[in-house]
Amino acid sequence: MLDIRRIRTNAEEVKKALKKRHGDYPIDKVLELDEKRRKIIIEVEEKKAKQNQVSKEIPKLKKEGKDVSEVLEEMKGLSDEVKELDIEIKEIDGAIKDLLLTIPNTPHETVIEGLSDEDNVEIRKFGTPREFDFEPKAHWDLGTDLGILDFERASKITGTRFSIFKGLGAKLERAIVSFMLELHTSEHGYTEMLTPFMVNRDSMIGTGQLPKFEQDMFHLPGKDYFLVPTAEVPLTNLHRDEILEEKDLPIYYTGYTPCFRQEAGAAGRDTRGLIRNHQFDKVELVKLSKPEDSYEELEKLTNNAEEVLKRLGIPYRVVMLSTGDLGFSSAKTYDIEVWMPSYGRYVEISSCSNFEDFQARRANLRYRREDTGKVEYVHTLNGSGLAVGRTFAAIVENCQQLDGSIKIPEVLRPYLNNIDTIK
RNA sequence: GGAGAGAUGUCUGAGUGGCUGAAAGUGGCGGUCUCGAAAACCGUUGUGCAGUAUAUGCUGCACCGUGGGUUCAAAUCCCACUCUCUCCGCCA
Repeated sequence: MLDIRRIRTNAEEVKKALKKRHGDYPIDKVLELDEKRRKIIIEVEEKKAKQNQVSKEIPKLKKEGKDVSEVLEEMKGLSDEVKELDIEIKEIDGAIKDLLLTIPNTPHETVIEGLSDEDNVEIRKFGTPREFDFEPKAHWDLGTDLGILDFERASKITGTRFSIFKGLGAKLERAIVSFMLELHTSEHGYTEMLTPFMVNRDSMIGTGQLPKFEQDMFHLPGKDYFLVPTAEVPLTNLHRDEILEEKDLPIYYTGYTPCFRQEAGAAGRDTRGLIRNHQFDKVELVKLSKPEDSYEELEKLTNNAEEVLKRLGIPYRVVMLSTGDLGFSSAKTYDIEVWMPSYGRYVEISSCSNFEDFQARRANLRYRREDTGKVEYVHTLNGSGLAVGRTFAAIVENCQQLDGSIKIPEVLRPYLNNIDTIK
């Protein structure tokens, strides 16, 4: 959610920034309602002040034995007027909030304007895609042949876009999770959190999944809970409605959760394998930072996520999303894309974003500055560190050998009883 | 799932219609004392919105779980909801 005061005082700047997103957003409507709202507030507060003043006099008059029925009559009228105006303000407040919730974040000035993911800009590359001296197989074939993945039975017991990890496959998935968490907690300074996998509606609004993207979520109607689409939701909402101390910042959290997504708009895309499932594992990185540090923190967070692939020795590249591909809540995003032989291209495996105060305003997530004592919104950031299923797929495909076996990256072997190959 | 109790400021905890934005204690900050510290004592200490001034200021309004209601007036009365705790039942 954008700052209404920023829109009020810098409407042109906001419009200009949003124009880079090529959408049509109701800034003028917000301004109109805001002006109306403030007019009514001035009026109603005058009436309330009078109400308070007279109400204070009433007990005194009564004590003096005076007749107050005339005053009460008058106050009754005033009270009714106040009530009507309060209702009007509430309606306008609701309307403004509804509009603000549909307006995306303004892109950071360094973000390139574009129409789609084709306009994303490659920032850096690690490794080079392996030249196979045999025909490489896709991970769904390799995994099925090795007996470490079972898509048919997953489809039987649940449905399409689910997968079963079996034997060493399950163990490899678990090893990847452990390796990532260990790296981020022991070397990158993150605190590990194991959170609920369901969250309430307020949390989903806090991080921006709702109200716009409800059709992408799995919902439990009885309790009005949602299955987490990413650990970003529970982790960022941990300090919702809190005022943190400046000395506590920055806060780094990491956590593993399964992630649940409807993939409503993705019919027919990535139907095979682990790339796009309704349930997948992910290790997430979340930061709460002071505003002036958030862009430096974004670079560090992206590096932290990249480090996973570096140590696994799998080629990847980092791209900066153009305004055409930038998420609703994000001001700036780097995607990390891993080389996927079956696709013959780089595939997104992490998305690292700085939301500035956009989520913090929704989630009412603030901190107190030490020197001035002022309360302001923190900046929130997050990134996958990494998507575990896609990492599994990338390992299987990039580390496959002629005989269909998988050579396990060395850093994972301690988590797999030190075996070096899955065959 | 059944029965009961509760939700107040950093925390503990008073407060059953007007003088309560809220006692007291505690914590935080500033000061006195001290070579320094502790103790003691004094002062100060919430958030949001609007207006005004723009220097960290002033004025008004709102906020005592959330939402509604009664009333000239509600932390205080009424209704609904949420959450927490205790007991019983069920259960990994």
